[in-house]
Amino acid sequence: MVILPVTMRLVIVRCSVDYRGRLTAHLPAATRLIMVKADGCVAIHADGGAYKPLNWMNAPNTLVEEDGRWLVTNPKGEQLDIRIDEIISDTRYELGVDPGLEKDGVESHLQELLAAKPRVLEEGLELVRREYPTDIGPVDLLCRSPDGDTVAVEIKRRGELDGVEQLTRYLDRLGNDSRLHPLRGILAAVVITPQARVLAGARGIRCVEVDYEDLRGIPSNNLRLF
Amino acid sequence: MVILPVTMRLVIVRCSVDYRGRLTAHLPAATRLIMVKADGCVAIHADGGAYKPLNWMNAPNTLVEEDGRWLVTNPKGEQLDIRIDEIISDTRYELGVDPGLEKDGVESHLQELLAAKPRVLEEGLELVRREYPTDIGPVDLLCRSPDGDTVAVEIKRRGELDGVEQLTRYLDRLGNDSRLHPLRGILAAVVITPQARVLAGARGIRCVEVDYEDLRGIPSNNLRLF
DNA sequence: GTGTATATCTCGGGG
DNA sequence: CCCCGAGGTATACAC
Repeated sequence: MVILPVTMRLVIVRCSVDYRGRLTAHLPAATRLIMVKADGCVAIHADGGAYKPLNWMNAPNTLVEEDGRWLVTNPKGEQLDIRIDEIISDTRYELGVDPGLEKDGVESHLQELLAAKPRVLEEGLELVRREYPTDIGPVDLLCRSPDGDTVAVEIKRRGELDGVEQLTRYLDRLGNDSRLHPLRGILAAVVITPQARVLAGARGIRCVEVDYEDLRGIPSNNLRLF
Repeated sequence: MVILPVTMRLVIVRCSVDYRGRLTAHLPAATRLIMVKADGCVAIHADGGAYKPLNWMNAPNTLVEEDGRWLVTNPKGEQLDIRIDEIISDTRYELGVDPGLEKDGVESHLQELLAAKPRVLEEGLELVRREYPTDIGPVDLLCRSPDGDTVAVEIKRRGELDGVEQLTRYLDRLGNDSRLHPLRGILAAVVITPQARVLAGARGIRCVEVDYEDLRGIPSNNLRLF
């Protein structure tokens, strides 16, 4: 029998599980929670280990329920094979569509704020383009200095080694375009680790720590009258 | 009243939620599942969106339940503020301790197998050391070729750009030690993306795709009599 | 504890 | 569809 979920289903069950897909994994028999959401995703939870389930299959899935066995298969051929020893509870709830999470304080906001006020990073800096495209991905901000330098800005909440690597790759690509010379880079972040500072220094990349709360308070260039 | 969870608690509830911590986030009122595990972690699930909850707080937490409001606080001062409009269901289950997940096929297994059979990567290659230390982290395998080359091997399940970057950093560090010259690198992975191949090629790094199933079947050098 | 790398990462955006 | 980058990443492990 094929299950067509239209509700959130919560099953407390003694089960053992095998996953065969990107890796293989086995769960010995124990009592667990199986959560089946309306979109068909399946998660098998123990009573601990943060929010991550022991085993799972994301939607879209085909769920086949037979006597004492659930077989969950996705289009890539990955499988979750659940053998059920005993069902302790099996309930369904109609939750409806969720209005979703509203976030504030992530990197995209930092980018918006710095795009509006690049002078925070350096005196006289002006924005050329946000998400300036290269063939290996977009540069967060491309700016120009009063001296005519092109300045590539990589923005992070936390400036670490991989942020320096990322900016280095972009500078390498941008350097192929002579119209952008002279070219340099700035790593802008709320906090920057000492390791990232060292690597950036060795590559001629300037590090600027920015204060998110201050930034939200500073009026933008184009809204100022004086 | 302070909650001391010793069971998995599943609450179906109409609620709105605010998180204040590394960012701020708000959930408008809707019907959701709140899962409180025995370790005190809290997850708020909608009926979709894979296994990741809309909002969560990992253990350890303090849970304070008052009239129509749950306040979850962690030692760092982050807070989850849940306002409860209506409780639809509130159940607890004793799951016991889980025996845990047994995995096969993750990167560490690949490393074990390649450490035992480095010749799979290249004719005559011999292992010098696994997890060879540098001051920026350990190289997966350090090997020596019949010609006397030192070969640094970075192992991934999926070989992508950051794997090439990682190996490049190591080669840079290892290059400072003249005893390791001549020095070169191999990126070994079950699959390697074209982008990674291009970047690796530009840096003189060889790419080798390995078959995990085959690898498990091949007898190791040191167990062979002939 | 900090630093580094992995993950069945998940998730979203752009080509 | 894949590629790429962000994440309240979480998690394990070494120093």
